[in-house]
Amino acid sequence: MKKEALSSSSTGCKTRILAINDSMEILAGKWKFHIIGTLMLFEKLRFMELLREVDGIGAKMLSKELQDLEMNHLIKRTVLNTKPLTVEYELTDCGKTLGPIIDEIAKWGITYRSTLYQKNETSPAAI
Amino acid sequence: MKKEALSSSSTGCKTRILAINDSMEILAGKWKFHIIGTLMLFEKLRFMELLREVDGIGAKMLSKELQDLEMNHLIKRTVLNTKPLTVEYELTDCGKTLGPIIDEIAKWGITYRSTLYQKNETSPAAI
DNA sequence: GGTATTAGTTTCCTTAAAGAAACTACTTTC
DNA sequence: GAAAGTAGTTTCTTTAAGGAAACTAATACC
Repeated sequence: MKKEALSSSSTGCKTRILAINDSMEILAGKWKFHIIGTLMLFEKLRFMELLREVDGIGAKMLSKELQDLEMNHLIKRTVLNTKPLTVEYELTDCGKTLGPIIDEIAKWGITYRSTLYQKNETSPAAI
Repeated sequence: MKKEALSSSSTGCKTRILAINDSMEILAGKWKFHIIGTLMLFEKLRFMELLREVDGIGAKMLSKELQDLEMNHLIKRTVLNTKPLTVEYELTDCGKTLGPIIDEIAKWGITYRSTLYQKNETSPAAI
């Protein structure tokens, strides 16, 4: 019986794969890490500040991504009753728990680059 | 002078953001983490085994993702001269360095879920 | 010869992601 | 009253991602 030799391995592995799917569903898209990373740096930022700070993003995208992140309790949105009305965005405690992931990803990105440069001179993909 | 109070912060932060972009460009898409995670578990898998193991993926997607990963030196593709011709995929040393990222993401996914269940009973987004 | 397995590729199609520009609504400053 | 700044939303369009099914080509088995 060769069949079902592998397929849907031990229970812990399923949990692991589901956990990865959960994380990536929340963090998917071009801008999530960028926005979260920026908020880690500046602590509190207003909409227009984020729009200037997150390089290349448009108002629509920023608005949508912020809503996503707020829905998932990663950032907090506070409306201040200032004269022309400003809104402040900041990471929640839950959002701050993403620190290690972002650190790990940033670290990998840096070592990955330097590894490639060491191994071959010919640019291997999109360098 | 209120202007340029923030915008394009210290040099290290730019590097960090670029590194994150690098990583995510390579790891973007619905299936990358899934495939890599599976190859971490099984060490070596043939195309058809991956097709069965990676839940829900189609032949076209798998083929494309494997090519991407190979281009970026994260997996190695070996053609065996067996009777009906088989191909073996495995992680490279470089690919294996993704271990900590995947661990961190899986860990976060699990604690994120449990945090939500502790805080509120009402399902907050896609639970 | 007919069926099955291997590893894909090709074609066609749908949906989701992303961006540009214009627009709303309110307030302050000149 | 006109201009500019706040925080978005709306509309329209393009591009990318992803999937289903059929197909190639080689070989082996019965």
